Amino acid sequence: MNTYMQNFTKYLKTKANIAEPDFQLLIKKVEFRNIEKGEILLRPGEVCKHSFFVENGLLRSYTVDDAGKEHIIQFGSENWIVSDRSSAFFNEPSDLFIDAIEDTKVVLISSDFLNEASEISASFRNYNQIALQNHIRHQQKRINLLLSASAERRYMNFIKLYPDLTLRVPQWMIASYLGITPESLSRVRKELAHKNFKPN
Amino acid sequence: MNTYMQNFTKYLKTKANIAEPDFQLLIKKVEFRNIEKGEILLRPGEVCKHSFFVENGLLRSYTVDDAGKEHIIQFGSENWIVSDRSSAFFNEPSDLFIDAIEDTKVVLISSDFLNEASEISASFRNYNQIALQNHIRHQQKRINLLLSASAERRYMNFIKLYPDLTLRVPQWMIASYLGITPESLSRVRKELAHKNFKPN
DNA sequence: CCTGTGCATTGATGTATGATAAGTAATGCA
DNA sequence: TGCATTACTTATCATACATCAATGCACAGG
Repeated sequence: MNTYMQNFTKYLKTKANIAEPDFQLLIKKVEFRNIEKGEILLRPGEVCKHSFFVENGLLRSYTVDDAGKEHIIQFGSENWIVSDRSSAFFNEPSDLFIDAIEDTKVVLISSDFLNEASEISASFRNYNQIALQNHIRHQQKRINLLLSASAERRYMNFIKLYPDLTLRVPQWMIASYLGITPESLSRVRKELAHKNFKPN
Repeated sequence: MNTYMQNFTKYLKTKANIAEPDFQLLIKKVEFRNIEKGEILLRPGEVCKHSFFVENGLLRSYTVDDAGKEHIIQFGSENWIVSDRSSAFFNEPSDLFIDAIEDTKVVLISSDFLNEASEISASFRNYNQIALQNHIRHQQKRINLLLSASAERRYMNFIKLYPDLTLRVPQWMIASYLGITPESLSRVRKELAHKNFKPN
């Protein structure tokens, strides 16, 4: 077993509650990889064969529209899984890019692994279920914000939700995540500074 | 068994592949109800105790923001399930309303029912999994549209996706779903008519 | 048959955010 | 150390969409 997979190990043992013998079985099914900043892990048109568990570093998934603009769907830092779930699950071509914002260590999780783990362990099944439900909840909040909140409120919400990312991610990517231009985000920040708004 | 539950029966037997003996067991666990147009089935602050399977008619779920504006999260017509999944699953207070756009016949699905069905039947578990994954895929598409597309393109996408709803749902609700005002939608439609755009 | 109520349309006007362009600051890399 | 690149800001103007107000229509209920 790779000593670099500490977080992933913890994830399996603690969160998904996998016992030692099963763990030994499952850990053989995953792969470890070092990803360089900027490296692309998935492109539109490809089927997403692996979910990426982030040991450390930072990934993102995003689309590129007809005008060539990027729209960030998700950031994933330590202990997050980045993937195109739909593509992986339904075995369809993805319309996402996934790439690395920082040098990143990832564990590659195949659907093979997921099936096996689900068969072996009821608690893994359960944990997976919770992860799906969390994903849905998260997406719903985001939809609601996009429908109802101004750029400023969306940004404030982002800061509150992801204080760590706010520091690590370049602003133009945050803007892309929020659905505004970098210039607008700059203005929003100026406004907030002026109003004496402090994160935390 | 209630003869009004044809669609629900079909859903269990055909889609979720529940065999007759299990079906007889499960069907006792659900309730049938007639909902009047305008009736509210869930309010913010309440925990969502039931998912609503629509036998016929039309439901919607929506939030109301600080300014009192409604933002429609989901429409549900025949054979759809309307629910606050997060609230139901995590047993948390919801922030959604659910109400009836038309007189509607629903089957009430409790988490009790879901647990039981999952225990009894592997194919139900499987079907439920697929439903979750579909939900995620659907939400992701919507997020991407909200991030990247103009009001006009979002409306065109809506028409293509839900030609039936386009006719049954008042325009101001479609506007709310799209994240624009009814006035804007009216203008978008005018534009499209002018450009000789025909649905289908 | 009138009349109230809700929905769609239209026009006038306002505003948040986009587009473009340029400047400044930070970062990497030779 | 310095130059090039990338990130962020600022300014200007443009535009999609919101807001407000008025009107027309349809249909439900007395």
